[in-house]
Amino acid sequence: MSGETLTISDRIQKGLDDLTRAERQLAHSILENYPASGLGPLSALAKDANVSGPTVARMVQKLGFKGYPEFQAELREELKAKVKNPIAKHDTWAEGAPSEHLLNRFTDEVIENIRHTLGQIDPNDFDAACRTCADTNHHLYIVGGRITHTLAEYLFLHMQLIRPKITHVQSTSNAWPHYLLDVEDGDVFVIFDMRRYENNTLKLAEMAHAKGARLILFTDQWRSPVHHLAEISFSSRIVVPSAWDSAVSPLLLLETMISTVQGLTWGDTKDRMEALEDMFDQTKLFRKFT
Amino acid sequence: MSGETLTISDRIQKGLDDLTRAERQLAHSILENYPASGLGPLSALAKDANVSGPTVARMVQKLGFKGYPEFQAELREELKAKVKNPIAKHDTWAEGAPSEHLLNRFTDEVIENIRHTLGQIDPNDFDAACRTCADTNHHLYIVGGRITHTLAEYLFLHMQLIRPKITHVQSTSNAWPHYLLDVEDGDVFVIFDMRRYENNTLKLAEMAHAKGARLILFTDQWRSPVHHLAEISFSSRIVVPSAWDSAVSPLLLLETMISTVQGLTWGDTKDRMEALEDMFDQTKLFRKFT
DNA sequence: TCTTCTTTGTAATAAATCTTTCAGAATTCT
DNA sequence: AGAATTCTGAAAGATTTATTACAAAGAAGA
Repeated sequence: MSGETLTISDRIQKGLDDLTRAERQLAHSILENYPASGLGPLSALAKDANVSGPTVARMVQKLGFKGYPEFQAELREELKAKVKNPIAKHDTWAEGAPSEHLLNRFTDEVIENIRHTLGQIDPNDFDAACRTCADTNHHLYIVGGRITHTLAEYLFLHMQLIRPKITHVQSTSNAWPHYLLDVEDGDVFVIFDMRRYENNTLKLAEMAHAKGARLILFTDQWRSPVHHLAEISFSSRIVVPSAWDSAVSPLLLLETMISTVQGLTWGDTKDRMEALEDMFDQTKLFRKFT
Repeated sequence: MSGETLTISDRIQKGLDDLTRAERQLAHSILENYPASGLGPLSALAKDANVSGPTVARMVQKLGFKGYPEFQAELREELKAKVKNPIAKHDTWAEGAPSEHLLNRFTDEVIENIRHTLGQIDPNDFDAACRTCADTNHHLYIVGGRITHTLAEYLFLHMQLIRPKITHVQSTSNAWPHYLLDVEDGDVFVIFDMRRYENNTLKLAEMAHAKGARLILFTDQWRSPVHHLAEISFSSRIVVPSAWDSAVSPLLLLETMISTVQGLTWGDTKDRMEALEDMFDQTKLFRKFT
């Protein structure tokens, strides 16, 4: 990044703080589909960002251009230059870092993980698991291990907003046997177990299974021993250039599941509905500042 | 790859023989700097190709467009699609599920999030942040909010293995002011704050900053107000087809950071990990590997 | 709470861009 | 070589696009 000219994208990001609300909205809209959106007519860009035309005109002047056409001209110059340059450079994720930089290597690997993980998933299993998690006739237990309890906690936090009858069990705590007392036939356990698989988790799974609970397992590509007991298992690829494993692919599955379950239970519990509406409103408020 | 539309470039090349002299001149000019030259005003393109305006107008009509603006619109659409990283382009992630299935839509969006997030990262900032987190001369505090505390916890769990002098502060708890008592000049705070930004987190950040602490912030694309105080900020794109936001991109950054920090401190980490393995063996928490 | 300053959008104005018409040039065909 | 056809560009007209002026809304400060 030495003697290189700053791209418009860079300049916008740099000055993001000095912008007003409408201008920031616009800035994000430009960056969203950069540079395509800036190459269209001013009015289209304005509409896309939900701001008025003059706001666009003022913004490009703030960026140091005489007018919108001049701004577009530079965008086109940038584009020309980028297309001409050797491909390798913008084939990286973090532009400005060499492809050997860990940011790029790590991300490459994570994307591969996601591709493999999704490629191995049976959509029917997935849908079935979501329906099971959405079923409020039975209690839902969520179990994580030493590291995976963060994933479990993440699922729990969201499920808490979506449905009742839900418990977060920490297999690392020695209090977990108490939770099992109340388990009934048909109850559901979502269990996280990645290498190195934990004895406590396996024991817990066995006992839950013995009591007639149905098990949904999130594990890694080598599969926790729990998977013999599980009704449905999801294996994620988790290997990255690191001394530890990646939680990205399982998290992706998890978030998709949360979204699906919330879609399924839509309209159920009224209290939660209202809470959700409230959250939506707040989300919209945020949108305003986008 | 079935119903894919031909690009304008393809169409021009295909029909190159049926064109007249002036049109062929023009065609070559368009392909010369594709697609940049086609995105400028008609007159500029005409001048560039040494043909008249009407020739351009007729040519785009010959290509099947109603007019030059429509031609440009399609060029921009092409550009939009092209900018998306080829690796990210994937018809369906979960084979066996239609592309409208949430598994595929969600993953598409997450990949886009990753692309945007990485695209906006300054590798120098990233490296600097990693060095700061690896520096054991100062205490490292990790702060998360209501939802983000899972990310904070994840970082904490790994950092714990990598380095000493580390504390996980929960801004949601009302005990956090106690932690601030011991903060010294030069201590480091890694703070997680995504929308909706939490007042507690901001207050905590302000107080830490006032005591001379250095702040590293993980936030979303709209940036928590904390970023005014932060030495280094990382903004992740977090929007997915869901009522909630995605934690995938920030997690990816986090894991990359963990890996980098552990690389920086390898000698120490090794000892710590061995000691830890010993302790785990004694508690028989994990199963033995086969 | 009222004032002041900034920000933002509407509407009018100015400017440019695109399209069409038409006549001359080039090409083709007989 | 001459006529018919096709191609091309200048100029005028039509349309779209960008800019400016101004007033209302909103934020900040007293």
